[in-house]
This record gives sequence, C-alpha cells and structure tokens, in this order.
Amino acid sequence: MSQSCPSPHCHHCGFSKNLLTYLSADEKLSLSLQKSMRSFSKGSTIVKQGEANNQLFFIRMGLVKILRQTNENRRPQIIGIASPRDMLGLINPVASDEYSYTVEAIEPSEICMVELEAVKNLLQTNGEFALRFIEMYSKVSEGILGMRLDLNQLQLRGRVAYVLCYFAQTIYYSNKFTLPISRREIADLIGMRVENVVRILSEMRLEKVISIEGSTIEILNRDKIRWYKLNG
Amino acid sequence: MSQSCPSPHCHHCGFSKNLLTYLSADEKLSLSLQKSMRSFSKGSTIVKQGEANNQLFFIRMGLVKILRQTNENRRPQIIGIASPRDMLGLINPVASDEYSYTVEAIEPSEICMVELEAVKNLLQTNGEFALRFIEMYSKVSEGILGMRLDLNQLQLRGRVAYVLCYFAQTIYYSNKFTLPISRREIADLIGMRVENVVRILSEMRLEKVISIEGSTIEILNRDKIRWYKLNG
DNA sequence: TACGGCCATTGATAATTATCAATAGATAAC
DNA sequence: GTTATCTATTGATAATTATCAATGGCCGTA
Repeated sequence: MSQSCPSPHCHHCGFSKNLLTYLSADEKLSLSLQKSMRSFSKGSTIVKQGEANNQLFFIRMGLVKILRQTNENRRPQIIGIASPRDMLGLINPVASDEYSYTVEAIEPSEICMVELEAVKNLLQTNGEFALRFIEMYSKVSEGILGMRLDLNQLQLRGRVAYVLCYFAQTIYYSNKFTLPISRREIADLIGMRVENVVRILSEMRLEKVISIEGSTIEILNRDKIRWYKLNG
Repeated sequence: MSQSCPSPHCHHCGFSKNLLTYLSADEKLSLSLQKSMRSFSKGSTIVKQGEANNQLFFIRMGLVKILRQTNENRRPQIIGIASPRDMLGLINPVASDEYSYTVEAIEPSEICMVELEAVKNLLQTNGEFALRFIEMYSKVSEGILGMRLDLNQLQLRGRVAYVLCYFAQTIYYSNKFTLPISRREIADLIGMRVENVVRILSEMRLEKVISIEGSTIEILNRDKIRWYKLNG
C-alpha cells in the first residue's frame, strides 16, 4: 500500500505545481528528502483523526473523503470530498498537534506526504512560499466552509442536488458520472438519513431530472437540478 | 464612528499581542503607518460582503457577528460571533479580492484595521511572523468550521444549548450574561426559526435549566444544558 | 455453496421543524 | 405623544425529516 517517491520532484502533485515553483534548487532538494509519495487503495485510511499531526499531505491523484467522529452514538460526519485540485492537507490545521479529521481514499489515490517540520521551515525562510501557502490555505478553508454553509441553508432535496452538481461540475466535469460514494456516505455528507437520500434520488429519477443505473448518475435536466440546488 | 489610532502601537489589540511580538522595531514603525484603530457602535457595519478586501482587521475590544447573504429570499446566515480572542479578520480569506462576509458590531467595538498589502509584505519578509500568522489563521478557521459542524449534527434543542454554552463559556465566562443578540439572530446563527428558538428557551425556562429576564440569561442546570448540547 | 453483513429500496408512522396567525411589548421616527 | 416598526411570544397546523420494519441484492468468506 505504500511506496517511496519515485522521483525527488513529483511534478504532477498539486503541492509541486502550486508551491514548489517558489523554491530554490537547494530547497527543492532538501524538501525532496522529507517527502514521499504513497499509494492508497480505495477504502484505506490516509490519516486518522487524533493521531499525531506531523505530515502535511497533498493529493497527487485520486479522490478522498474527509470525515470526523464526534461521538460513538452518532454516524461519522463527512466534512467534504477532496481531489488533486484541492490542496488537501491544508484542511487539517497547521497549528494542531493532532489531526482533526480522518482522511480516507474513496478512489485509488496517490498522496504526497511532506514532513510538517519541513514545511514550517520553508514558511519561515521563504517569504514567497509563505505568502502562496497562506493564500492556498485560505482558499481551501473558504471552500470547505462555504460548502458547509451552503448545505446548511438547504433542505433535503436541495442538498442532494448540491452534491450531484458538485460531482458533475467540480469532480468529474461531466453530467454523467459514477458516484464514488455510497448512498449512506451521501447522507453522512449532507447530514441526512440514507432512506431519505434514496427517496429523493428515486423522486428525481421519476421526475426525469436524473437517470440512475446503480451508482452511475446522469443529470438530465440541468435547469431543474440547479433550481433545487438553489431553492430546495 | 471612526477615529485614528491613538498610538502607533496598539498594545491591547489581539493582533499586537499575538503577532507584533515577532516584528522588529522598524517593521513595527512601518506597520503603524498602515494601520488604524476605529470604533464602531453597536449595530454598525465593519466590513461588507462583496466590497474590496484590502484590509485585515482585528478586534481590540467588543463583539461582532460575521454573516453572509446568499439570496435575497433567504434570511441572512450568521456564521459566527467573534471576540478579541478570535483574531477576526482571518476569517475573510486572504486570497480573495472581496470580502466573503459582512461583519457587524453587536457590542461597541474597537477594531484594528491593517492594510492587507502591509500584512502580505510582512508575510514575505518575516518568516517568524509568517509562521505564527498561519498558525493563527488555521486555528481561527478550524474554530469556525468546528462550530458549524457541531451545530450541524444537533437538532433545535441541542443547538440552542450550544449557543447558550458558547456565550457562557467562551464569551462572558459566566453562567449569567446578557445576550448580545436577538432571538432572531440566534435563529439565524443556528439555522432555525425564531419561533422555535423562543419555544425552546421557554421550555428550558419551565424545566428550570435556565432563567430568563428579557435578554439576561442564567444557566441554572449546567449538567442538563451540557447534556442537551451533546445529545439534543 | 451457504452464510453473514452491508447496501439499496420502499412503506408506514412518529418526531421534528416550519409556517401562518394573532397579540403584546419595546423602540424609533415623526 | 402618537404611530409605525420590529421583536418576543404562544397556539394551531402543515411540511419536512427521522425512525422502524421488511425485502432483495451483492460481496466476501468460511
């Protein structure tokens, strides 16, 4: 499940593309010794809530879910989904000594793990890097919070529509896609119950807003689903 | 409503206490020319969602609410309350060119406003400052997101209890306090309706969990309200 | 192959929350 | 000081969501 980084410079990693540009050759070399690329199969855990926070990590490829468990009696709460564009790893606070969230691969994923100390060191010594890092951090936080706030003011139908649009627009860039998560996970993501998620999906299918074949969804009526997303 | 900073070094401002320590005398002097202290009366707007984001700001004294309006048909959504300890200003993303949220004083407040460019400059040139800044930013984001996620998994009774505990424990450090916001604002904060907030408050009063005299609340049964906050 | 476990689905019913309506009180504007 | 506006409150009812129950399908494993 784990393998070391094939090259000192992971050119395809979001971290590289967005932040490594601002490093000198020396800094890159030094950093390369403190990061590694690991592969995770679908369903495996990348980091676990409560464990020591000593690595930042970034999605090079794949898709993950971010979740937390606040109480044994409750369902786990899925906070969001992250893809390579999201510069994940920034969601777990830099200032905390343990991970606030669990992160699990929901598709086969390659994750770039970087020693937190190495990043902190760069933040202190490379101003341009620090500035870009903060800008990205702020964008990521803002994105997650925005989604939670959006979901908050919708009811069931709107929340389901929101999630479907999210996958279609932000993750798969297509009206037709295979859901990477179960109905139950959709429920945990939007804070509702599985049965009701299923019901709404069926309803939308009957209304011909979407088509469903197992976990493959196609959005048939974009205006209507957009309306639900805004007003549902 | 506005006045310039009485001293080049606002020693009591959270920004000062937490971040200015890491600046040299020169940097402090330079920064002092690019920040100002302003006073806001209860109800007045500090920054407005959608306006140009060119200043970070920090609460020196007082209490503010952070809100956003996503849709004319909807109630404004209150995202959170911030006090001097919260290093507000960090909630509005550094990377965005406009404010994502409106911030309004809910108690007379003194706000330290700092040119965003000046801060970005410091982030680039002072490593220690940059690191501390990120750590604070990450704590603030984490705090806000955590509260939203907590509220998310509670129902009405639990959410009201959560807010009351929040004021008692985090803002006023007392079981007895005067609510700085209206019932309607509590509703906008927890994503419920005024009528239901009022009903729950009345219910808690009848159960002798709290006492109510206008906007003065006293928590009488801490165990029970804590139970609501966790399980309600 | 058979079994257990989990997911997906649907129906019936209960619990929660929103909406509508009405009134009293407080506050600001004139 | 009167009027208009907003908040706070309560009740009645409607809409939304959760819970409980039952079924079939799928997958991994003994």
